Amino acid sequence: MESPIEVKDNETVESLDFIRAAVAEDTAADRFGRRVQTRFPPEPNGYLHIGHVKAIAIDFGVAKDFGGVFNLRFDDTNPEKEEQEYVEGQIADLAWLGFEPANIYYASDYFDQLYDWAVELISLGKAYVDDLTADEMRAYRGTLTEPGRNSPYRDRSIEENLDLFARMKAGEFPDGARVLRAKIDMASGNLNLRDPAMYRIRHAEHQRTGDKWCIYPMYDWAHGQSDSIEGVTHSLCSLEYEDHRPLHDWYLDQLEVYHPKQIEFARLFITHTLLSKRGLIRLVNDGLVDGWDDPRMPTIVGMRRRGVPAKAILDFIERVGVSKTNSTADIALLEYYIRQELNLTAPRVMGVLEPLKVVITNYPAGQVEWLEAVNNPEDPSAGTRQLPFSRELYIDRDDFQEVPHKKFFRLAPGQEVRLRYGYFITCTDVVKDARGEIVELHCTYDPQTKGGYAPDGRKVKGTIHWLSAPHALNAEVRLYDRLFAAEDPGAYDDFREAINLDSLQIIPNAKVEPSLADAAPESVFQFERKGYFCVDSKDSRPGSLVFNQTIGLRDSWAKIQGKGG
RNA sequence: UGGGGGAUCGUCUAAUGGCAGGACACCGGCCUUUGGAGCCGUGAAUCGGGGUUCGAGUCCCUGUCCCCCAGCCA
Repeated sequence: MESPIEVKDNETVESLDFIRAAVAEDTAADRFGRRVQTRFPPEPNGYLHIGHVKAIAIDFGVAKDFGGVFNLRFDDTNPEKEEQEYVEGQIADLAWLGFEPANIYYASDYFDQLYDWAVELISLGKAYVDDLTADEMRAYRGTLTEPGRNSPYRDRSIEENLDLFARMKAGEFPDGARVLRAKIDMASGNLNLRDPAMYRIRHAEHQRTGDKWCIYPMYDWAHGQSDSIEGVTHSLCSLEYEDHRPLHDWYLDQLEVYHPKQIEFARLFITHTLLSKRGLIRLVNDGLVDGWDDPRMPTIVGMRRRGVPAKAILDFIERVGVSKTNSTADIALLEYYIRQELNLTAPRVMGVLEPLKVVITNYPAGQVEWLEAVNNPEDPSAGTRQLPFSRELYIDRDDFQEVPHKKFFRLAPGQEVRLRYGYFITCTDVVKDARGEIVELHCTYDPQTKGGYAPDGRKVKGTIHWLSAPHALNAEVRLYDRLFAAEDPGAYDDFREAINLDSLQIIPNAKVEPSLADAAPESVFQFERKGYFCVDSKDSRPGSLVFNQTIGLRDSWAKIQGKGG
């Protein structure tokens, strides 16, 4: 067995996070036969989000670093909330992220074993059938500071409990009529130990077991034993389960079965982002977004549709690290990794969001030249392509100022700029309509500056992107901003108040270069000087392209403007 | 005196009794056929109070603050 330090080493020896340190120690002490096995245990009641990626990366990463096994297990114990669609969606999300589980397991496959174990606990006098209603049970449970009281049904005979439990399974009782409870300690300071429910009656069809069962195990009763059955060595989970560890331990000890070690870590939180499953479900159900894969959603499917590379997500997660401190990562850190990855990989392309017509008055009508453009300055192997140039062009409206700001280096009356990979042009006339709106610019070009180089060595401060008007393709561009204006939407009683009303802006008549005609869905391009844009996987068609803005380029001009200087 | 957990630059983290380091963000500069990218640089932290020690973010005592738990959800 290699030590993880050796596995990781590149330049310097990295320190181990507290989980890996614990696993390393267990391995060194031969506590699990030098075996390491982890699992990611989601409930299939929604789509995975970036918060889950942290858990997956830890589970997967620990197994990988120690030469162990990583599995996916669905904790599918609540048929009322779970759907096959989510099972398949989560499997696909894992695959897209590049985490391949050795096995895919289901807690529902253990229902028979779990039932037998429940019978065993009853036989041991450690579990009983309770007839209290949910409300009564709550009242008997006590409060955080006061102990609870024993249920009047707590001392039923083993025989009666066995009989009742069998009849629960047989379907003799309606939903919620009775529950099987563990007999632990109603006075425990840990509420999870005040006779927790093990089984509830639900005459509901399960997506995998159909109508075989009408009693379903609770999470705590199923989870630890599932890990035990599978031979998980380290049950990694988030902080809120620390209080549940004593209960998991108790079940395993009563049953005298293999006992994994549970270690808890802090969940991921991100500024301006909602990462609670309940909240995301509400966004979807209330129609506040377009669905689970709305590009503004922090779901894997949403980010994927937005054009966020899996690698950027993974790099971000790695940088955030592993600890037990509740913390909130700045969304700017995620954005940094998105830009970093896309800068390296995204082909450059010309795209004009707000077209302004430019007529090159000294360029021959009807003439077309094809100019060479670099596909990716960060990657020479990406090669070059040809761009058409003609008398009529489009530039972006905000690349022209009639009365230029003193630090505005782009087009202005009498001011010369470079058209990227094209020519130097100078604005000679501004054409306006009756309302005074600028509708067209007249410019002259310098034939000596083809490709963007001046033979006389003269400099222009600005370089702008452009498109040949007759060759440009129409496209819809969807500009996205963060879904929540508030830094911590979770802090609001109603997160609607935290929502950013301008998180989506649709530009129906953007223009892009002709090479994009056959752009593949999900491919991401950099529109030069603008940002990164992804071909929408749902709505884009060869004849009517739709691009989702993944993220804008860093904009230092905006800073200059912001300072008023 | 319910139980459990946590406090290091603005943010996320490193340090395992020995110079508090990195990344993001911010600010400044260089460079530039993307006002992109890149490069260089500045500022910025050990929750408070005691103690142990040659030496404490780290060990001890004490206080403060924050998070989680009262589903027949996971």
